[in-house]
Amino acid sequence: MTTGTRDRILEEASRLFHRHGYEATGVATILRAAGVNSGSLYHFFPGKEALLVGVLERHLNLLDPAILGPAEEATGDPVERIFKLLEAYRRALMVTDCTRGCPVGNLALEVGNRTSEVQSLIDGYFSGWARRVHRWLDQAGARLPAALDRPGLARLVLSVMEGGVMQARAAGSLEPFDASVAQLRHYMELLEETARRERGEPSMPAGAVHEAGPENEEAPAGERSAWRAW
Amino acid sequence: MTTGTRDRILEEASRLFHRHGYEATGVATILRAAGVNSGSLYHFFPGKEALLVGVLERHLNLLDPAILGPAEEATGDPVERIFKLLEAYRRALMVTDCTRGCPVGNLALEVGNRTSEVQSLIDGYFSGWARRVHRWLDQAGARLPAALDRPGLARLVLSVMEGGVMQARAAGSLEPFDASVAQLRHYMELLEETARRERGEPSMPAGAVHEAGPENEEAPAGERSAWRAW
DNA sequence: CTGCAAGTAGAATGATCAATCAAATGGAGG
DNA sequence: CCTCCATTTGATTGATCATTCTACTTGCAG
Repeated sequence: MTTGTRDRILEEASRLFHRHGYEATGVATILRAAGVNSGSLYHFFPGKEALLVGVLERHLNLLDPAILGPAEEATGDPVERIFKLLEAYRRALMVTDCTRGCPVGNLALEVGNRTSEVQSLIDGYFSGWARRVHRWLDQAGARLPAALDRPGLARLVLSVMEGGVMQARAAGSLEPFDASVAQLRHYMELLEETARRERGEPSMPAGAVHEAGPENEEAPAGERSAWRAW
Repeated sequence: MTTGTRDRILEEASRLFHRHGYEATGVATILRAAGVNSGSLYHFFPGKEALLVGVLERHLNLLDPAILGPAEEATGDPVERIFKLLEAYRRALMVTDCTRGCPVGNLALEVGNRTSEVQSLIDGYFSGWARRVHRWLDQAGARLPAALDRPGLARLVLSVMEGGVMQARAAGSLEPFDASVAQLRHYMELLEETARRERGEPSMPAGAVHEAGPENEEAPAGERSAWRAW
């Protein structure tokens, strides 16, 4: 028993929901993929919707160790962590030729308000995501303006990610994603500039207005599982 | 024949896809809603997917007259038009208790890369949306920095809308949407401030850093159909 | 070795799915 | 009045849907 049956079912369900969506994925397909009979599945889950709940719980459990953690460890610069995080989503987008987006985002729009349990799991995911970004913004301290609405900015970062991914999928190109992120970067620079002025420091050289363009760094060698499965 | 059968089918399909999604909507449900028999539907559409294409074409046709046009007419200020547009989405969100988002955004994530025809229609919608916002940014002329990537900023605006709507649905609250928009507004103010500096004009009073908070204006009396159906 | 429960096997269930088709309808043109 | 064709009717198709059920296996506790 290397992997429990329940976990294997959840893993395959997660993969298939991500690829084809919840409604488009038949229970029979999940059974085939997991190499399991219906009796086993219904032994662990009362129905298909419980499977959805399980998948969302899995995403929630993986959020910190597989998504946010690596971005946090990638750099000590709290502001730069945000862009490390966005880079990871960019890489996932690239690896899949812009065919798949954020698995939770997909489910949010497809089955987001089916039941309150599903909705609150999705909300928990987004809130946890934004809360961590908020923490990073707090860690940036005086580099950012004192009066800045940091939870609000964290929500904007998430909007940029989800909105950028959606557009990239539609366009079949990373361009809209990169453009959105570049604008966010520009905004952050202006915020830092504003904070510098607040502190009475000399303002930066001059025009730091970005045109566009992704800054491709080397991909971190071994990223943890959540990204791999994409 | 007040309304053609084909149009009625498309209208109901559009409404149902928006409410329940594409896969979750059975053809039989559409038939019942439109008061039509299956033979009629299949007389006009070769299959369910053609219905999806028709629905997307309908959204594309409505984009300008029902979504972008009203925002453009609401104010002569090109920058303010952007926020009028976002306000309209906010209103739609509010009217539906944050249960429904952008119909095209929903379909983008659910069936976005099923066929290339579907994908290019969705891309056409997003591109048209962003192109119009880009035009507004051009109209803002020297109010914005010369080197600003205006198409990129337009993409950011769309990301803010779609990402904000997604989070609002998950949270069951307008807060994440409002927060994202408020940050965008702040960004735009910083851009205008930067442009003023470029022109050698005196900088504004001081701290214009927003905390949060939606600025509720009166709702335009009669908005055109696309919003109504939501 | 026994007994019991957890887990698995897999055929069978009825419901619902998208789609088909032959027959009926109705209006416009001749 | 007749013809013709677009449109509509609605029963019917077979496939697939999620789920259930009984029987079988397995591992472990006593």
